[in-house]
Amino acid sequence: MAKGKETKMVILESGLDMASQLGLEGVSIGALAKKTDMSKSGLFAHFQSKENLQIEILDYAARIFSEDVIVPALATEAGIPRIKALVNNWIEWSDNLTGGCIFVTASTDYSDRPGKVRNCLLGQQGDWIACLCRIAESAIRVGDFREGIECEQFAFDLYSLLLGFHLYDKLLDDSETKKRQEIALERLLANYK
Amino acid sequence: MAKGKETKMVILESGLDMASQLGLEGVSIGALAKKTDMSKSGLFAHFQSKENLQIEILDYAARIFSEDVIVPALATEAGIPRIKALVNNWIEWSDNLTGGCIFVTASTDYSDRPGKVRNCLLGQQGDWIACLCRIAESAIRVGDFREGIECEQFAFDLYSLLLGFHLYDKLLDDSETKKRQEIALERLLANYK
DNA sequence: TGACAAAACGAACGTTCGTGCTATATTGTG
DNA sequence: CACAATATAGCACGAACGTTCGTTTTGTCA
Repeated sequence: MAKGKETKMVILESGLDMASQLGLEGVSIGALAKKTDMSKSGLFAHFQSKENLQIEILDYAARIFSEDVIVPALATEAGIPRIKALVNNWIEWSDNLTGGCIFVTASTDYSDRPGKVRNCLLGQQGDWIACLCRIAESAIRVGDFREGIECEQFAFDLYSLLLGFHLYDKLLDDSETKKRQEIALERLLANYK
Repeated sequence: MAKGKETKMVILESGLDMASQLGLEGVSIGALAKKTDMSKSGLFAHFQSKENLQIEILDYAARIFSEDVIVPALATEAGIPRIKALVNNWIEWSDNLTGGCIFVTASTDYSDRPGKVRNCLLGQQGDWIACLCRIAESAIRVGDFREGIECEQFAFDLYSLLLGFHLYDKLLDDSETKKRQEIALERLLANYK
């Protein structure tokens, strides 16, 4: 009973790490089995198909993302402090994954690869953007943002900033990246104030 | 003599399209051979290794990118008009590729995959960012940007914006994406004015 | 402890992967 | 037209892919 779920967790944890490095498509059942000291067939039995494995990895990632990034941010005072907390949590999350944020990786990988995996990802990204919007709304409510701003636009702006940071940080290893991000965020917040 | 180069061009063109959809790692020699009506071995002989094929695809992409995006932009009046031309050229370039800008795709794919391909990509991304910096400098020179701005910061800001557009456009198919991008660009330019 | 289900295994399936080797077309040059 | 150079095809290889199968080990509960 409990044993099955436990093993599955170990697999997903390992699979998430592998997916962040190699992409969801790069996660092979054989390699993942080796990494978790299991047989291919034993591992496979937990998922019935590779596609299911990929989706379960995404769902697992979303659970952790919610726990580590979103929930703590929502526990912070609404407005600019909450936004800054969200950004810092996101950066920490992306730093903790070997190959960077799996949603960013998967989003580019599946931009033109139809199927269940892409659909799953699409829903998740929609949720994420909606979350950014809600945080902007709460910033209006507490007076940190002026009335009448477009929350959807803010979500676009902030997500763009995170994507820029992600690329610079992971690929270019530019030591000034953190500073760049902070400057950009300050200016972004000022524009909505 | 000429025949070889010609065939190679056909392969690279097809390979670039395939890479934009499936990623550079997803380009398989068998599939590419089928797509170009060649035998695996016949195609393979042009490159000697898959890694070389990947690098040649990247170089080919860089050539087209330079011709279609950078050169026409540099032919435009320096300052804000040049920046807008660059952005529009970039968007057109990314639209013309089935799976989006190959450099964006590859940058996330190879964020944690050491090797010659990654090194090649690294150089290209460095060149691209340097190009953005130079365009910012010329904007200062003609007075569209104020003196004392950080060109590197502008490059970061602008590239982030393009990355945001890319994700929204390719994955979310948000019909308002173009508008979002234009608003963000106007505000970005205003901040450096 | 014995019965039964859940979990993991090892072997094999057919396919595709990247990469060689060898032979045959096709091409450009004197 | 002949010859050399190049270009492409055919075939085979070992390995890895996702998946299925039957069997064995492990865990749970009466």
